[in-house]
Amino acid sequence: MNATNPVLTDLADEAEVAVPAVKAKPMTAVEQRLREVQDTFIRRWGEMGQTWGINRTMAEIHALLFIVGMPLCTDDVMERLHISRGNSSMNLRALCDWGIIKRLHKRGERREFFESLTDVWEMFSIIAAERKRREMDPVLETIKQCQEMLGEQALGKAAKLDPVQITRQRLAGMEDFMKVTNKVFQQFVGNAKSGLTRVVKVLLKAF
Amino acid sequence: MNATNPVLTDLADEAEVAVPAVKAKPMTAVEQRLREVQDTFIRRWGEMGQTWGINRTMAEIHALLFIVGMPLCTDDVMERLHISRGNSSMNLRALCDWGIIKRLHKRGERREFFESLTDVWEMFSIIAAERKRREMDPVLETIKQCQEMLGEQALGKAAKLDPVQITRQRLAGMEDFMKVTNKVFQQFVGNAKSGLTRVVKVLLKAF
DNA sequence: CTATAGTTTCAGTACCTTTTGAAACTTAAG
DNA sequence: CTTAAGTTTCAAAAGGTACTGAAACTATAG
Repeated sequence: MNATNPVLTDLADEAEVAVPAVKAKPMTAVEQRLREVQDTFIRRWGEMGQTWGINRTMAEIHALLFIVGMPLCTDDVMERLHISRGNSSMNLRALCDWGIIKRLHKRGERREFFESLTDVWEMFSIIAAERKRREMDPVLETIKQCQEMLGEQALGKAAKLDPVQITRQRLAGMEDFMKVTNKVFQQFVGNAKSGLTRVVKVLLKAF
Repeated sequence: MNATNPVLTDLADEAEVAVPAVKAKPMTAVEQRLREVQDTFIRRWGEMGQTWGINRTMAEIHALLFIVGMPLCTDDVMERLHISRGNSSMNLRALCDWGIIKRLHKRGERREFFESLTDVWEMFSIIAAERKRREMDPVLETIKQCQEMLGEQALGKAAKLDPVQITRQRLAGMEDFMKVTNKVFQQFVGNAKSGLTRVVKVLLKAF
């Protein structure tokens, strides 16, 4: 993977010829090593994001800010990830909207910096809350709606194999599940680290 | 949503003219109502699937089999969802591979039928296990790999603001989180309904 | 006010995923 | 063996999503 020329590894085009580094301050061996590590992490995080329905670049930007652990500006992100200004800007904004990165003004600096939340538990908590709201709640609502539509109209026939009965049962089963899942999600919200570790402790003890 | 002509609602092209129903046995009012309900559910489930990185059609097929609650054959699925044979076939296979629907041979029938698992908890359990394996495990492995790469080489300088130190801390934080999450997922596997409800009871009591 | 540094937006393009439809394949029965 | 019913595969096309680059915009300093 990092076979050929480890010097200019910067996450994008590995097959590229090692450009003579236009205005490069050289970078020590340790710095190179660190960069490789960070890039490995970023790449993997991007891949995972994708399979969970999060666009790869957004996940990568977040991974970058998280793993580097210091504020970066738009241009830093662009250069490091080889993406355009527009892309960078949009995704940084989206991440801010999610609340898992923060804008940061430096005294005497014109441009803005961005910083990831530090606490992984808190980040997860925020994401869980938001996805619950956006994705589980609507399903629950739809189920309720379906149950109403199936209400008392055809309830007379209680024959065990009646298709209506079956669908009723399925809806009920799903509702049951979603309600409980929702509750669990809710426990996470606002509890962040403390709450979560408590949850986890309880869980692990119970088994 | 179900404004105009509720008769031929079959989930696909709502703007289409109501074709005189080529070989239709007419369908009672109750049957129509049931179909509407099922379609509503299917549609929503498909949408949700998409935001979780599952292709919409696959989610819809699963929703169909689940909500109808009786075995359907490939052609049933094709007709009901207005999708091609190839598409239907591929996705049915994929769902079987996941293990959340089952193949079913009917005596004296040539073609195959498919049936959803009934127990929502069991389905979730299966999905959770598989996604853990496919998506969390690789991340954990990458983190370990990163930690090794960052091993003892540059460990000398323990200055609090050393970039290497920061990245080390971030990796550790993420590892911590992923390990625990993994554990929780593991509790679900093979425990299905009984295990899960137990988990949930424990959780809800603790808060 | 103008000049400058930086950010956001967006139409067009590139890329990737999904779907189709038809051909190849499989299986069961005669 | 042949025929028929059904299933799977896959190249090509459609459909979507994400990215770019440049123009429009905003804010700050002089």
